Amino acid sequence: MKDTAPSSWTRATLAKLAGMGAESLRFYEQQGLIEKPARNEAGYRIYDGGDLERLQFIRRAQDLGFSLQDIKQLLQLTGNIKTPRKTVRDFAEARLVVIRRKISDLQAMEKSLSRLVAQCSGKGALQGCPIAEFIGGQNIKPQGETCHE
Amino acid sequence: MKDTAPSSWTRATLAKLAGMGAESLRFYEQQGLIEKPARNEAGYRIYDGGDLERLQFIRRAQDLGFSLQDIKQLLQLTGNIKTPRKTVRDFAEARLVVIRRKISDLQAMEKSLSRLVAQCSGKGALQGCPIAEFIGGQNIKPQGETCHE
DNA sequence: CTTGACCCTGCACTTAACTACAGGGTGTAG
DNA sequence: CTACACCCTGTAGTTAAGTGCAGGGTCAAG
Repeated sequence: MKDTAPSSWTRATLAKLAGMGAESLRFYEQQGLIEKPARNEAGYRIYDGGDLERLQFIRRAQDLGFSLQDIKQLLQLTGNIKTPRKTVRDFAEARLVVIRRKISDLQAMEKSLSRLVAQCSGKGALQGCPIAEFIGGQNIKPQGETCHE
Repeated sequence: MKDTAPSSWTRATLAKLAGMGAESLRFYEQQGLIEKPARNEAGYRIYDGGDLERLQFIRRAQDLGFSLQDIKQLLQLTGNIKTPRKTVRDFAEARLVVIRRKISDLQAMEKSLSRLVAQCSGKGALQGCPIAEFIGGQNIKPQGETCHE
């Protein structure tokens, strides 16, 4: 691999690499999520590999349900060497609580859904459909030939 | 316990039970997420236990990152006895893919964060801060006395 | 028989996170 | 040297998911 790769891009290029629209970069800059980038003589924004990684992190964290405000805070804390250790730890701990709850909620949902898939792909009687139960079991009484087809 | 409980509530009461604002019920009704409820003589909406469970499901699913559109679809599919089995299974399988990816992403984040918490609460050298690594490892080189405090 | 806490409808406003102009400059391929 | 794709700024519009308000009815307590 050429480690002499310039990895110096302009807005649309970086946006494509990060899988987002070019305008989003300007928006994230306004919101303080990414540093104001260097400019060339013409005033064009010039980005580098660090910016790409930061954007990819933002994408991932967002998919996990964190708001841009959360992400901004996280980036600020960990980006600043001077952040006191306790601050980072407290923030991380609070996040952990949220993350663990999400994981267990998602696992419960995964379990229910995969059970449904297993039963649906078999040819058995399929009453007491697990997804319906998960949703609340309301008004779907096991009555012989029921539950979808 | 009295199983003779009426479990017939009006808007604000149900909203409180479900942990949301009273106006949200009207909004969900407009959006077709809950059935149009019965009305009493005065025209007041009257809800029951099934509505409560449905709302609680909506809340949970939302916390897991599903949009109201997703949730509506899910509720419609599983609420309708005539939905063909394949439709439900396909939907469930597509959701499973998304859910499993979210779980593994969250687990990765959980691992990094809990490692940080563990290291931060110890008194060790703490270079190579795991949260910073997770974020992208950019520009935080291990340099002796670094990383917060 | 009034007061306060609810309910009704319709509609306007809010917040987050983009997304799309309008009205200009830049840079490179032909 | 002229298209054409791309960049700039500022600002307006959009979508999702509510939230609030005006202008009016209902009903139980005092």
